[in-house]
Amino acid sequence: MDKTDALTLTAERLFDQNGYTATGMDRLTQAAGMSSRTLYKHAGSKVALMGRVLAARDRRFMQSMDVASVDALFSVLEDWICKEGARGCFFLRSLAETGGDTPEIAAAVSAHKAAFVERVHQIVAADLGHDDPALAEQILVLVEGATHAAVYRGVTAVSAARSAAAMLMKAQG
Amino acid sequence: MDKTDALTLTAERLFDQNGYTATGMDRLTQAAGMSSRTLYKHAGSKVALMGRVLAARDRRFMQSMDVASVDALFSVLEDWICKEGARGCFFLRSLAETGGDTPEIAAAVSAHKAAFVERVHQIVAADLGHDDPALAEQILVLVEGATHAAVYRGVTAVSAARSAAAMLMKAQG
DNA sequence: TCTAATGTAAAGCGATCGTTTTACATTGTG
DNA sequence: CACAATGTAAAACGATCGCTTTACATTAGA
Repeated sequence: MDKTDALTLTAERLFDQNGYTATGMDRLTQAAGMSSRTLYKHAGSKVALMGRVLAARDRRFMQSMDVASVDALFSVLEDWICKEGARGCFFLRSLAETGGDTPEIAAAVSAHKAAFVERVHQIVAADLGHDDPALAEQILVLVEGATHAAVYRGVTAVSAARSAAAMLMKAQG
Repeated sequence: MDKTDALTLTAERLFDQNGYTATGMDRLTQAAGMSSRTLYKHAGSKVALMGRVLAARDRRFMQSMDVASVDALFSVLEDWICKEGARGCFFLRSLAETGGDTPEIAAAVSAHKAAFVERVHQIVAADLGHDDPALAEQILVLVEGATHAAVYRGVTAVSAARSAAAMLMKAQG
């Protein structure tokens, strides 16, 4: 694997688990197994590295969300949480931590959420056979809610969201 | 008002808007309009101050959530977001920022969420006339989802959650 | 008016931040 | 063997962190 990509993966893990601000560059050099000089050659700066981390996570997340039904959406979400742990949305956390004052982070979060909203609308439309923006927004809220309730309720939050989504899809559409 | 309480309120505003870690004590002294010596007399330490901030917010939030119907719950949430802004749950953000490694913060968040879960179950039970734990978990997910989707969708996320909750309450129970 | 308390302003504490630099070891290539 | 290139280890940069201390002003009660 490319060294820069490996660094990005390591940085994602540390930023995700310990927070962006709380993760120092010395800890990154140690975890990445390279000197700070080499690290900065690949990373550029901390915020530039964070930008690459967010872009990589967006790609990976969106790829895993390439499904055609609402039920599959929650199935994928459950898998994701079981594998990655439940700490809430990494993008929203990163945005909140920096108070929205870091342009690179704010832009990456905004782009990711816009793509995510669009994806949820597509999935709902594919599942129903026709558009339903209002229903799609409800599903969006359920996905976001499952993600964050799972922090303190575990994967059962995803089950609750999934069954609620099934009822809403059945009742409407 | 008591000086310590005023300091707690100021700290809550800064921690909430800019993040706990990103908010320095010098910024707090400036915003609180007192010298750092006096501030530390009232605050003790940064983490102790944060503990008091979380406790105060829990009290205020729980008091505002003293309602007897699911619809009123979302009405209160909408008011809260309009007044306070949408930055996601302050407790979950504080926990994530510190990676769960700060005992005072982790304990305060855990206590708040336990009380909140209990409250949602009570509201659903009062609304239905009988307990329904599964339905209450769905409503919990919708509240959490509205809180976090509102960060990038605005108050319309609360409307979507409210209508979804109404459908679920009608269909089940 | 003397005194003790309580405040402010500001310097300073050691530690850590993100980042750069210096000095040296290890490479693959001609 | 010579030679760039690329890496490491570690010191050092100025800035800022949470927190304490010093020196001085203000005030209220005896």
